[in-house]
Amino acid sequence: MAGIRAAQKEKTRRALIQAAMNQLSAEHGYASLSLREVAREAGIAPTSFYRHFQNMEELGLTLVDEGGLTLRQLLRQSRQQIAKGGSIIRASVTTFMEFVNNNTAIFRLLLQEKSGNSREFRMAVAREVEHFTSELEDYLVDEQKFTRELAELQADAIVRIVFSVGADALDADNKERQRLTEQTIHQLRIIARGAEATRTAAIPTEQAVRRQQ
Amino acid sequence: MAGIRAAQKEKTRRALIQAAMNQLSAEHGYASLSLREVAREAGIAPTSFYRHFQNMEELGLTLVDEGGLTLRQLLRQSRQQIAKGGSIIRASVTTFMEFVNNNTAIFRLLLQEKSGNSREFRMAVAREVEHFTSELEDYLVDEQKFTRELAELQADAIVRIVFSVGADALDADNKERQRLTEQTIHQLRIIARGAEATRTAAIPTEQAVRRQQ
DNA sequence: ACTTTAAGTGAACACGTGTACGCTCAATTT
DNA sequence: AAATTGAGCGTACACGTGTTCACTTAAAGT
Repeated sequence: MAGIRAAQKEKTRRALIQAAMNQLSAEHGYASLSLREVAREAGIAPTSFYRHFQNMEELGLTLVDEGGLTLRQLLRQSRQQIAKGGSIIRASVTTFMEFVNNNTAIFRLLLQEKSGNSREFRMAVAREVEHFTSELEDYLVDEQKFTRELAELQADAIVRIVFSVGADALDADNKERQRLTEQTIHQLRIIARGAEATRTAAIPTEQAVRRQQ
Repeated sequence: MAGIRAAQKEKTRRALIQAAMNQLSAEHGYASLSLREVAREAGIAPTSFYRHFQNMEELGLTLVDEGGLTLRQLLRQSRQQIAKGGSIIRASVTTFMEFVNNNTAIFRLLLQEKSGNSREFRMAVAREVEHFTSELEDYLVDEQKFTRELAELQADAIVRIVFSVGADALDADNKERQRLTEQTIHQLRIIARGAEATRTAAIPTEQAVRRQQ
């Protein structure tokens, strides 16, 4: 009843997940992950793998879930930073970049499977990104008093840009990463101005838009 | 001297490229492309493959190049549409979405290898995207009289959003695709307004920015 | 104490993979 | 006409893959 058995099982399950994480790298993605190699690194026989996951796919989906979880935990940190009175935009971008920096393997997994070859994977990642977007959207509605519609457009654009920049950051050195961060902050501020202009001056701004076609 | 030999070689080379293209699909990406299957579909022996490409990697890079080429040809079409006096934003977005629609396999290849496991591939795709961005940037400087700096920020943001939307479009039905298109147009207009506000009212806008932190 | 359950094992299978090697034989060059 | 070149072929090899099956052996349930 001590659950020593269940505990051991959970332990090797974690070992498998950890082993899979370790094998993910810039050169070696989930697609080329091998059951046998993962089992070897986890210290169990290849066949024992099936006691924990039905498929490699199931393992992969678990990794995606954990990645999304980490990402959302990060979001909360970011909000705390905002509460302390910093700039939302700067805080969000820098914490996101830190996430990419500290969880390279997991971010790369999310990124690759976002446009990968398994529909189920793509949808799992899409779900995580949607969480991300909708929390940002809620923030824009609640704290910044944007309309739902405008908040949705803004949040969606921001998340797209930030994820895309995160992807570039994977291959960048520190200096380039810094440049990307500052660039992104500028871009998000442009979007903020645009959204602001859209809500505060809906009619006059239409002319400005027409002016540039 | 008729070059009948060279012609034949080029022909089977095209056959290999075409075969590779055909095997690319939502479920079966470049990573899991097999030399033997490609050779089989091209109608040659597996070993003959090496008469044309040193590696599968070399074939892959060829595919990326061709994809980028197609993409830039498309850009030109898009400009023609603009010259005819439509909205730049609408024209660009719709032609891009059409490209994704008509060249699904090639766009997916670009997208996957953009964050794929071969550094060489990633850089090849990055180069293509940069072409895309810098042409848009030039347009914004030349035709819309933005400063270089502001044009760069704008172009970069736009391309990131558009590629990201293109990715989503791959899994979308026609109705959803239409929604994505309209949403993107709105988003790019917000960016246009933001950029406009930034250049016309650099100082007052700072306050607006501070207001939303 | 006896039975059941289930995590972990090891051997074996069938299969697809990339690629090295030596060959053919038609197009090209000399 | 003779020599050379090179695209394409068939065989063979060594290897890693996922998965099956019948097993051991402790923990958990009775």
